[in-house]
Amino acid sequence: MKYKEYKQSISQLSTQVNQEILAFWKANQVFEQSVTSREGKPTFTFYEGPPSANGTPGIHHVMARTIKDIFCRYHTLKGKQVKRKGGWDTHGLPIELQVEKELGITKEDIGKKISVADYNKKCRETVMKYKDQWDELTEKMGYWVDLQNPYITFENKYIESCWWLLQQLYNKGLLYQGYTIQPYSPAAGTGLSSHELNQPGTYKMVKDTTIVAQFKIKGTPNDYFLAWTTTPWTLPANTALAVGKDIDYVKVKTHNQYTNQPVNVIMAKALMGKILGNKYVNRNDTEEEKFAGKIPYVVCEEMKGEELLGIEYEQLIPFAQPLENAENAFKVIAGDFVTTEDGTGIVHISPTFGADDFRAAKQAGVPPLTILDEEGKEMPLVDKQGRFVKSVKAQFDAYFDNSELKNKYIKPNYIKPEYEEKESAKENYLPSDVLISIMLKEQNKAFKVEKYEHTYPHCWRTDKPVLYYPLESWFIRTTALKDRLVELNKTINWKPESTGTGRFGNWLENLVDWNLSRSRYWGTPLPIWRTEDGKEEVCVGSIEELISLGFLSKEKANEYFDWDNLDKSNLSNALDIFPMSSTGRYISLQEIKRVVPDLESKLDLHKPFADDIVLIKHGLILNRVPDLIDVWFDSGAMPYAQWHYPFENQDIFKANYPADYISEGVDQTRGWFFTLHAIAGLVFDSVAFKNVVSTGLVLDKDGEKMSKRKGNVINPFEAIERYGVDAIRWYMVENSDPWDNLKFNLAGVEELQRKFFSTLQNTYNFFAMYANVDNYEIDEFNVMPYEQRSTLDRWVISVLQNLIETVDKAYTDYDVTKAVRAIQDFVCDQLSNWYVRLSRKRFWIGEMTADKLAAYQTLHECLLVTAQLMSPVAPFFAEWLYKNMTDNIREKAKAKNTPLQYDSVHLTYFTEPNKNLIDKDLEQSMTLAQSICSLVHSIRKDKKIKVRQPLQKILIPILDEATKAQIEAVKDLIKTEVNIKEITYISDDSGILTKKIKPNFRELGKIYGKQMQAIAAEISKMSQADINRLEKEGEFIVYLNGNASKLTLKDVEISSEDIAGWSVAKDGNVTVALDITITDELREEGIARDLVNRIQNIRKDKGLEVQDKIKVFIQEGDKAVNMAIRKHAAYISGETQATVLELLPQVAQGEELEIDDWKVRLEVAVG
RNA sequence: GGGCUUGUAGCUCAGGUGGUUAGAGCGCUACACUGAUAAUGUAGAGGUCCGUGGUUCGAGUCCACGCAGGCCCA
Repeated sequence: MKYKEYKQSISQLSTQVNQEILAFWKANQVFEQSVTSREGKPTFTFYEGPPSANGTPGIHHVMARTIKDIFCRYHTLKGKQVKRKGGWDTHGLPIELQVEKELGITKEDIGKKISVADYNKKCRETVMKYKDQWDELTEKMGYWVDLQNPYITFENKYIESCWWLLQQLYNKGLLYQGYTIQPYSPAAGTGLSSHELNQPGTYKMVKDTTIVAQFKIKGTPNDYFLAWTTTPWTLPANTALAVGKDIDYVKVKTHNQYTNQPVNVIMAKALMGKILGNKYVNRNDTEEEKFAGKIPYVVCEEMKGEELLGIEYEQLIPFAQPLENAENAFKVIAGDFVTTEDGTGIVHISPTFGADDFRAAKQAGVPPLTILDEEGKEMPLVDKQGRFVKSVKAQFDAYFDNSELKNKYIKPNYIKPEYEEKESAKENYLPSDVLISIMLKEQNKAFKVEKYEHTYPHCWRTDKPVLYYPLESWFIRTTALKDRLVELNKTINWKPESTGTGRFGNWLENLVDWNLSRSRYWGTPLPIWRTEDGKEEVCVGSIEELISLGFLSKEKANEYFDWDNLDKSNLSNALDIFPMSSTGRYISLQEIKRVVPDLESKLDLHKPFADDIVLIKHGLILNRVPDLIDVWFDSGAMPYAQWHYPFENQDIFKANYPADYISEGVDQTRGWFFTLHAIAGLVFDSVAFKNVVSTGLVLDKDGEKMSKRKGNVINPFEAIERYGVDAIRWYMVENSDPWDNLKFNLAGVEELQRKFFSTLQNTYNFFAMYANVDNYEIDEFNVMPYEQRSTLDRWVISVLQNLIETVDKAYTDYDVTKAVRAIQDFVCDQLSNWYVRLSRKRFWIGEMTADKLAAYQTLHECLLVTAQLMSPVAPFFAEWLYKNMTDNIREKAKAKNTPLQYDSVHLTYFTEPNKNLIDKDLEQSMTLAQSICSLVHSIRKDKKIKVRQPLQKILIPILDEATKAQIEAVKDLIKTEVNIKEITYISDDSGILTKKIKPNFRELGKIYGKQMQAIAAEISKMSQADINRLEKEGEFIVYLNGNASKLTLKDVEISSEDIAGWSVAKDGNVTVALDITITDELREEGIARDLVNRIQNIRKDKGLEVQDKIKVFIQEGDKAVNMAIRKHAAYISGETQATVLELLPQVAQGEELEIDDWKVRLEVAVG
């Protein structure tokens, strides 16, 4: 058997194909070949966004990796060399958390219950926990990526490249130390990550003293801004007030409720009711302090927030002055975060204690309120223990004339246990918020003080409220090159475009400096060493540099290298040990290297080693800044670090930079996409990638996010096992564009399997079965010229060329959905349901003829091209199809160096469409044929005449000659398909056509515009005679409001509607009439065909093979039946491969058949 | 709260530059066909094109404002 036949179900086949092809790829190293065979060809560079192997892969990873895989395979087909280095993302918080969970510890325990070294060792082990599962998925889903030599972000070489990049940034002045306002726990003495803040139970209801403070406008007797705060202790640090530009504000004339002084206060109009409450009464006369027990007020002015901008006010609590730019402080600025939800619509800004505040102040050039500590370092008014600094404390003490400040800690919660007893024991203890309230009330600066219940984040460790506090942080000055980054982004092809212009573009437009610092343990250390005062600072850019500059204390040298016991005979003298009388003895890494030659490989650049190294400069000790860097920097550095650039592989790097293509989830826009872009732009003034597909989410079938809790997670391994990878991959890209969210429904996969893959299987089986019977084998050097092939062949070949073009373009444009839909439509509708169906007879009957040969060659070509076109998406099934179609001639092809010489479809070169074979006219003909057949079927069904009953003719009205010619070209196909004898055409002079006229709105609209309705009405009134005259003369006059308007043919659409006295069906502008008269002759023919059908069924029931011969004996019966058999004996025997067909008076054996209204007894014998 | 995105038949999706009767597949109902047969054909039922307003002779399509879902950011 030359072509293997596959009779199993499609699901069995899919599983089998997966296994066999995978084994084939492995045994023949097909992936490796697909890269090596393109050596020296242009490269198509793909960057793999590294997954983290500390979690298990999910179905969404199948989606993401399918998209990645498709375009790499496609460009391989196009002859490019596509290297794809795999990678692993190995640093970061999720890994730390997992380790902590496994060990049952918290961050607090690190350095106590477990050493940093052991902790990081554990992280290193955990990182690859599920690597096996990932590798298995990669292989099973047919994702081709180099897993043999992946980049791993925790390796020294990788870190070294990161350091080099950081040094580049540092040297350009783009890496600097600054501050960010972060959640900080004074009780624990540590910053909190947003993740820690998102722990359940962190947000608690608390009751705080809140103040609506009065900020006096400069140069006015008693005009005030009102601003509300839930953290009164931040008021001494106030340097600005923020308003919303578009918010409406009012100035209200009234009295202060605590001092009774007349005041004019400004607040948001929308919040006036809430602020004044029922203590106030609206009255024109506000001279009196009280009216009916309430305070009278009146609105005296209204304004927009915009008008308030820049107005200066007097400092509320002048206990300290800004260190710099004091002239820019104490004025009104704009804040996009200002709302009229609560408060006053005017927000008190203390840049040192609020993230929004910090940002808004910075934008407006407003300075923070800071002081210099004893060492001359700038710090906010509150220290890290949560206490006011001495100078502020002294001012409070002075105001309250009290030697021991009652509000030393800004929140009572922060009082350390050892003080608690002492301080709270005092009867007159009051929280600072209360003290400030008292002070402001007395000074006519508090409009309203009240308790307010709200949620506030608490430290999960100490259970005490967090403080938003400025912490030291290292930044990359991305803002310095913002415009360039924006410009570079415009050269990137984003799919979809909106992600690039919208989400990413806006992000770039509103860029802030990249905060690089992370206070963690497992990650790339920031390679900056500095003296305590920050005066000396070194950014290290390589391991070599580290060794040349670094020192280890003697203790550490012993710990890491067993220094005391090493053979140090090579060392010249003790000068190599740097003596520091006060701090101990340090040994330079250079010296250690002399004794430990493979030092580099023994280093671990992670903590704690990196922290244990000191640099010595001008006799000063430089310690490493303890921060780690954002893991996103790791992944953004992969174009360089994956090749250990610039320390190694400079040539490979240059040939593969920037990437032609990357793809990740749209949620990576501000993650990986950004970090790639930022590093490339800042360090190399380049883009990192030219094309990017951002993929959407994979949701469950109801559009819900998949989660373990909901139990709607789809296990990728099970799904693959059950449906095969190809159906899943195909489904994922066919169902919706990759960038839209996908509602993943296994029922849809199943449907696709039935619909598409099963059809393909059947089509192949059909080919294989007959090819084997006829001993057909493709011969690449002896194919029938296309012009000699049948209409049907030329048509399908033409359609195939269109398909190649469409698919090629779609893949080029990263529109994979378009590509697969086109392939699917071709296979199901054009190839299987039209070409094969109409060609069945050609394969079935008789000897090998030229026509039959053409049919084989045509079908072979279609299936082969289909295999190639679909191979990027369904790599297994495509391979299976390709091999089945070509394995039998491989040796010949290799010998002769033909396109089919490749063992795998994935090693072939993309078929070029042959435009000469595209015949648009023929395609239109076939479209007509398809629609005419469909219409005839529809009439037959309506009249209950089965297709097996031949009918005499159909009538097709023809309004132009071109259409007639097109139908003529396919008339035989139509006749066979719908079982009629002849087609006749009628033209409009036959007098039996009823025509319909319709305005061509598109044309008429241009001319008549508003008169459209009227003219449409006129056209609908036209009679048959009018239509005929328009057609004949090419114009027709209608009257609109008495004005003559000339209609021409292009202003209308004319179609034939009906044919008097016929059974008619109509679709678009095709109309068909069917002659439903059944003459005796036709009936006899119908009987013959019925008989053929029944005999075929009997053959099949008996399990006969296609080529088996039979003898048929029929018992005489109904006259018409007898006549039919006699007349059509040759036809019947031919169709059923009967060597004998006899009509006998009596047939004892056999069976009695009932067909319609007649019966027949017959026997079918083998032989 | 902001940016982006989606909303068309029970389900999954098509519907260049506005053109009057909005389509396909699946599912459902009925009928037919049968050497590809767990396939196929024909017909039917099924629509507030998310809503409101606007531009226009004409809006699923363009504009504005909303509503609902999703992602990211605050």
